[in-house]
Amino acid sequence: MTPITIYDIAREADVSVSTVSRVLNDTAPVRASTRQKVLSIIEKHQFQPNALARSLIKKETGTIAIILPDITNPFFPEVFSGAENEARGLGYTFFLCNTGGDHDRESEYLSILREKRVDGIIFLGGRVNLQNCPEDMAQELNDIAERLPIVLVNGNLPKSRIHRVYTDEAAGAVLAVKHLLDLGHREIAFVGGLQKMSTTMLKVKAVQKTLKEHGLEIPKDRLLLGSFSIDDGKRLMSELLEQDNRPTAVMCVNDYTAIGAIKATIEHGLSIPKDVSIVGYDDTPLATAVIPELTTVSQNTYQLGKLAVDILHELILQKKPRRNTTLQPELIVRQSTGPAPAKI
Amino acid sequence: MTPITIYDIAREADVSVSTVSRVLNDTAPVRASTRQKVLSIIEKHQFQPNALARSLIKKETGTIAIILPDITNPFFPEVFSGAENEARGLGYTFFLCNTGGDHDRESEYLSILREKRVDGIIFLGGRVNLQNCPEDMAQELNDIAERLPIVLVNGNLPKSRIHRVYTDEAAGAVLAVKHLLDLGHREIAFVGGLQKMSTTMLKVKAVQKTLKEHGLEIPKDRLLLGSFSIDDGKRLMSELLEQDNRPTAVMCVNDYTAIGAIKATIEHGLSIPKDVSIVGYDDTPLATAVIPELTTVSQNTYQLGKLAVDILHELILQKKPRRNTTLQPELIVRQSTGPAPAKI
DNA sequence: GTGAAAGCGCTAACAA
DNA sequence: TTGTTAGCGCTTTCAC
Repeated sequence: MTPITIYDIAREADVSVSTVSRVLNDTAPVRASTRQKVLSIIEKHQFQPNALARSLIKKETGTIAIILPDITNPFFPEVFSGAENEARGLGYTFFLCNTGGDHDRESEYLSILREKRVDGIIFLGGRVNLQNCPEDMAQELNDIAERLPIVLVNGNLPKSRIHRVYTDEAAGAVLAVKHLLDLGHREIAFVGGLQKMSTTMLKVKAVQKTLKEHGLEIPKDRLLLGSFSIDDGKRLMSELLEQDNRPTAVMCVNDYTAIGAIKATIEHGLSIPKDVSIVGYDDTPLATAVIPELTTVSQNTYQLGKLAVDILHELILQKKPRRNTTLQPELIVRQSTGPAPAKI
Repeated sequence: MTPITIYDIAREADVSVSTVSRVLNDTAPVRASTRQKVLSIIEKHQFQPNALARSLIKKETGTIAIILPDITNPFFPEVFSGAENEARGLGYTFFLCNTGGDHDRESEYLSILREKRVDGIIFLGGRVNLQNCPEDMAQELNDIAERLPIVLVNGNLPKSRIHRVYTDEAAGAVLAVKHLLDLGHREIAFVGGLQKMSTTMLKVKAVQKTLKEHGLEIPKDRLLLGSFSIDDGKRLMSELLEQDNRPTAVMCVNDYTAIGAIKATIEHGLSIPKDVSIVGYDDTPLATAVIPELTTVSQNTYQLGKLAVDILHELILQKKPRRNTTLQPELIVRQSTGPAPAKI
């Protein structure tokens, strides 16, 4: 099929393989006429050097990988997009490893990626986002990080020295609550997110803390956790709205649940933001797709991916990039939040 | 860093490299005690065989690639998801190549993937979706397909023998128009999509043909093409609504533009579906995220990805899968379509 | 400026 | 059941 090698080229050009290699890699001077001859034969056969053989020697593959939980959740394509774009510019190709949040699958991929000798790994979500990552899973990652550059995006690992790029998720949550407080809201609920994920609890705690500073709190029946899906947002919001004393504002763990919350609210015949204000998180493209457009917290998702690659690249180059890179979140006020309704 | 090889293992276990290789690959019987010894040493050193060296010999990498235009467009993650899930089961890892619809980038990736010796390629969108794919671009793909398994998803290439998996997009459009006709609509418009893409024109033509069979047509000023974005859907729909004689139903090239159309409609103070019916295409997760929920055509996106991998896998195994695999689209009726309003 | 030859880490005959 | 050895296709000294 593709039996044509550098030897075939060499023979036909009547030079040695090293010469062919030299024109291929521009690694030493070659006489112009020789180079031309070689080049034309390469062209003629559409010869493509075997990257496997080259990588075997050079100990670099020009390949990096990203491990993430769910590419169909619009947050991740955005990160990927930023990462891929940067990586391509730096000469890398990307493995995309979708784990479905399954930790075994994470381990599987980790193992495969080591065998395939990727130059580095970007790890998102999953075990890295757990409130309490089990010792062995953390260990596995730490071990690998000893041998292979790894960058965690928006995650953390207990007592680990792995490099990280992340937004200050708590600060983003604070921004959102303050916005609601400024609008006069006092009855605030929190909706969505798995309790075991730090993405969820980081926000919950930040909200609680901020409210406390204002002499307020989230009562238990207004703290409704679940998953990150539209459906759960809808379901939980319904519960909230059916309570005797419904909140005037709801902070959601992400845009997906916020959209579910919007749907539930409207189905209950209420108006946004007149009756209820809703704020999301992530500023995915969905945020401007819904009516009313969603007030949400931007994490600079694209930038997150880009920076992760930059750090990874420096790591690969054996430079010493800073261990932590943080991005400031930003509140994007749109139409789903407004002044608190007058007291009933 | 990772200087440990099969030789180190062999030496320490006091066996030959071939024995180690045998226990690694289970390629020939090895005495149980020997196997145990080798295994324990492998374990001890966390040894991972170098897949590059192996691939170099076996001429297979266990890697496939997907080339697609835009992973942030929710249609593609869905395809990818179906593909990845199937591929993982078959032992493949996935390169994701995002081209932004840029044909040069497609070529670049094609070249890199050949060098990296991927086992096969799935190609989506871009040149494969052009109404008129330039000869040279088609040629490039055909050439590669001679040497490397390729499957096109929802695309086509003039006089090419490349394998394809696709939904009958025209049939889907017909389903949608008939639905509108059944609801009594006679004033139907088409919105969105690049004219140069076959995804667009396939639908346009199908709609025109169906209307013609009913003595109807889409007048020029009701055929507004553009891009595939939410913004363009919104912009074009606005144009439509500002015409003297606005249509009662709009068929959109995809869900993204349909959502834009919904936004424009509501901003114009009209009600959906009472005043205007809107239908999308693709049945992305967005379709149920908006209010009203979108009537749309499902392409079985996930299945599309899965099947593409199945066909690719057979090709890799040198089997002879059928050249064309089609999937029937399905109309999903939700809330954005309803009876045509009484004549004005 | 160019060639010969020794690997990179593994698999796969071929012997034993 | 196990070991020896010749590659896979390339890069890289080291000579010339």
